[in-house]
Amino acid sequence: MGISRDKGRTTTSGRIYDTLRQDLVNGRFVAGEKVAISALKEYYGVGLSPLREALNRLAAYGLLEQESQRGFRVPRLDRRELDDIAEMRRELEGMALERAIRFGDAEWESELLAAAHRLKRADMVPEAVDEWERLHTRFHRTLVAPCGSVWLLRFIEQLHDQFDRYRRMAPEAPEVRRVLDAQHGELVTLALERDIKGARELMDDHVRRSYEVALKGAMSGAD
Amino acid sequence: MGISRDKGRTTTSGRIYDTLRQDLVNGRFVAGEKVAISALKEYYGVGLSPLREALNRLAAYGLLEQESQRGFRVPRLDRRELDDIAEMRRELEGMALERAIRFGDAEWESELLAAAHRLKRADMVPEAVDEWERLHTRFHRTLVAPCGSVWLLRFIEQLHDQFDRYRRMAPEAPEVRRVLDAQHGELVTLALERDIKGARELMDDHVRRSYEVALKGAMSGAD
DNA sequence: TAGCGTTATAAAATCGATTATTTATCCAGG
DNA sequence: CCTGGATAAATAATCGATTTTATAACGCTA
Repeated sequence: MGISRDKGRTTTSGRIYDTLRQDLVNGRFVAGEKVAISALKEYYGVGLSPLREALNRLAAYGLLEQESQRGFRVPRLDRRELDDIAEMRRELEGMALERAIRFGDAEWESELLAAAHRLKRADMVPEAVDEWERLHTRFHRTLVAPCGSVWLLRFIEQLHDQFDRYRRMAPEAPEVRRVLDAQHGELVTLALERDIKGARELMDDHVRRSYEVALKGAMSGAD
Repeated sequence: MGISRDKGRTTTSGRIYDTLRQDLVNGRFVAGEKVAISALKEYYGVGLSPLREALNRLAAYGLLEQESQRGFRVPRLDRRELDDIAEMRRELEGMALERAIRFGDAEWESELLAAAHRLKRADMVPEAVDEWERLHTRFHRTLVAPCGSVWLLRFIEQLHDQFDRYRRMAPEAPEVRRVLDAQHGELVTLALERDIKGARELMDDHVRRSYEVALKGAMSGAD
């Protein structure tokens, strides 16, 4: 292997897409605001065409809204939308986790342990938030990876991005954070024990608690 | 109301997006083939920029594949992918139907009856396939509309488009078609009776039979 | 003649400028 | 004053041309 670590990072359009996606999920844009295209153009130092192509993709993905002759807009944070996203996460990740536990092999077990360990290590370094986020995303992805459905995984990833928009807006909540972090380990334990029912219940609780945290991120926006 | 029947149809980019989406779902492109951008440009009589923006959106939506420096490609028809799509349809539409039956009000009942009636009428006119397809899509959309989750509806729509790519490739199957058409009416009956279990079972069977038909569309492509 | 580098061709991606549309500004009439 | 309509400024959308990258064609060497 080697070369094909692409995914769009070769082209300007692809690079700016990745960057913007990150920045949108991390709440670096004001929710509800219009996207000033020429400002972005300056800020990221890219041309108009690749930028617009990226914006179009992001709109189709759901991280931007597109209005006919008036450009793009960062979706506003809305409590009911967060409810929707969280509930869908419970449904779909529960489903995916059950299947992953059914189908996951020994290799999966190893990767899962590794991902959980990396995440736990990152828990202790509060300054490297971005790295923690990366590992957190990766852990959850690993957890459901062998569910056998690319569409299910796709939907879950999309919901994660949406959910994280809210969570990353929310203020720190160290006590809940500790519980959530502990649950990652417990999820691994239950997965390795192939305890479907237990794992689903815990995942349900995990999302529910995360929702409580994220909810405080929706408060800043309109309601 | 009146003016805002937009959705993108005002702009060239939006129009070509709608057109291409239709044409992709209806199998007017050879699965697995590369998209000849300049050919499309000629054929639809549009400029390069709006066309590329539309292609980018379609790729994000899943009706096209995008490879880094080599443009766009129509996804090939693959049996396992169809399996995935069909199974997801069963899961998600079952879920949505259950909620729709819970939350749907009297207005929904009326619209559902109307949609089913329109579809039944269209059954009898075999020449107007496109109109039938439109009404069929609309019927299924109406059925699950009041489920209360915009994300669930969004995923279902996406899966429908994917599924229809296969189904529209498949040869006619009049005997199965009759059963499927009858099931639309039965679904309405069960929905009005608020028979959640019965409706879900029937929906499951409906998708399963449609899958059997669509499967013959996947045969033409590679496997 | 089977590889392998080189050049020619085709296609994708991007740029810079133009056109169309919306939004803001200003002024006249009620 | 407030409202509505015309004009000006700003922004979105599109075009035509250029640059970059991939693919095909070719000829050379072993």
